[in-house]
Amino acid sequence: MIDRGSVIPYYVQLKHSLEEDIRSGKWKAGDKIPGEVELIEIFGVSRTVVRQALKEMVYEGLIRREKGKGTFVSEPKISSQSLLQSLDGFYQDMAKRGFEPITKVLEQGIIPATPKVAAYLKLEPMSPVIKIVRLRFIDEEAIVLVTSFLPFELCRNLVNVDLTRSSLYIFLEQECQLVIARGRRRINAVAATAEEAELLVIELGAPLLKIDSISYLKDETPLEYFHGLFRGDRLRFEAEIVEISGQNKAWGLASDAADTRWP
Amino acid sequence: MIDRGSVIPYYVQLKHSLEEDIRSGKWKAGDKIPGEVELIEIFGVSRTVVRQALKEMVYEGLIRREKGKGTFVSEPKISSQSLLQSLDGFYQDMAKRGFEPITKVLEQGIIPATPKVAAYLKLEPMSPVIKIVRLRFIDEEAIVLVTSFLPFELCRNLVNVDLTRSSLYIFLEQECQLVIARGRRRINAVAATAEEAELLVIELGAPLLKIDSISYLKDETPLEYFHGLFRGDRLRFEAEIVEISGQNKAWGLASDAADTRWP
DNA sequence: TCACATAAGATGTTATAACAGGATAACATA
DNA sequence: TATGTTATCCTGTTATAACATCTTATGTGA
Repeated sequence: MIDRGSVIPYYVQLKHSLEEDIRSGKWKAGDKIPGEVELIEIFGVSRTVVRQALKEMVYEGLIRREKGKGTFVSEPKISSQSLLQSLDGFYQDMAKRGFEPITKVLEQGIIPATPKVAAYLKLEPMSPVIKIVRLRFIDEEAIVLVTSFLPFELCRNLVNVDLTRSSLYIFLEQECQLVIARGRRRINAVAATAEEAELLVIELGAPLLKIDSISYLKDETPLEYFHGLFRGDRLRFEAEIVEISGQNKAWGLASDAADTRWP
Repeated sequence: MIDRGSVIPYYVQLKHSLEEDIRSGKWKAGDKIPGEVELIEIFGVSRTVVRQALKEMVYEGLIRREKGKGTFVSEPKISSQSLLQSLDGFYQDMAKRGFEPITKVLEQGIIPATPKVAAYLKLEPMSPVIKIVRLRFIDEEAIVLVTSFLPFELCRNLVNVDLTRSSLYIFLEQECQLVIARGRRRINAVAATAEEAELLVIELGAPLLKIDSISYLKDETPLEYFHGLFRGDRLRFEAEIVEISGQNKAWGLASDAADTRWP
């Protein structure tokens, strides 16, 4: 089961194997999985490897361990895997479920940074930034209006990319080697302005979820600031909160149409 | 520095010590902290202990490690520590900042569970549940309307507790030994109904953040379902998202009044 | 001077070992 | 029968050791 010639660490391989067993339904929520010693014998690895794999799975909320009792499969969590780029992840989710996600680029160009944008991106005011305004649809219904700002110097060729079909984050990662390491989001409820209402085809003053976001590279360089306006009646945010050494984690975006059962 | 007679594991003690150094400002964001070998010498513990302490701090987002380079203090995160019980944590935060949080209990009693509530709490319909409706104020301004449901059998004496000044979660923990292990939240934007608008002293149709939440005990027993309606113009949710082995984490509630600088 | 090689220092991966301590069921005793 | 003890299984904690691999700085040779 463990490929000893692979460059992938044993504990990662073991983790994948166990995750697969859970995903496949071999072990269901609440089931007890084999103990450490048993896993050592099955996979022929040391306890260090087994424990590292299990520890990561605990952090990911996949399993729960109890001293003296054993290791158990946790209740299934929110569907989407990596929700870091909630927007894109969400659209890819929608695509998988058969809904057609369409993006309409309303504006794309270089502008001098406003004081607010400059502060968020840690730039000098008036520095060149790329502004992108996108209106996104699901099943021909306008769902969200997103305005993004990125430092021009970090990705000069972004100005000319067609974002109608391709993902901004995939482009940044594959063409510019820019990988988001962390981000910060704010969620407000606001009433739609006339302009917003027209674009989203809703009534003036209808409730919208307003998301402000800043994303950073590994070395803390701000890569993107955006604010998105989501139809409150069509989209919601979901969060799975797990107490792990005093911290919480995981959140994501979902639509009201899909998956009405909850939790 | 390490108390070898203590029941507290070495790695936890080491973690606390390092956390204190960061909190005290000895090491600031971006600073490089001593390497593993150095920490081994300073604290007189093995590398296992050092690495376990550092690993947990990485998971908590306090530090960031780079192979071949070193270990660095991360940018400060969202203020509140444990945001599991976002509501209470938020009110305690407010209290610390000098705002006076007031709670008005509008309803508190036992009712038969509706089908929806029963499903969320994994009970039979019509099972007795405790319903609590609270209106919460900050600086004499109504901010949020919360409706909670808890299984009557889990905390029979909750019916008669005065929640005007004390926290629901503190009561559950201290009086009933009920500790929340994980939870799930949903955030929507909705328009205020006439009744809601009157209670929160806002206009009919004003945008509200609607939070649905289910909290579970360690053994997956549902403890509480609640839905809260927050004034969208006064409150917001914040999230710190960190990529850690494919997962994200941390979110919390904050007010618009306090802390206008962002991030 | 430039380019490549090397060394040093840092974290990442893996293995082995032993003991501590919670949980549970089988067993023995009153 | 009831109770207490023990054995056993399980995860939690700690230590030691060796090698891998990435980063940076230093140094050497062309």
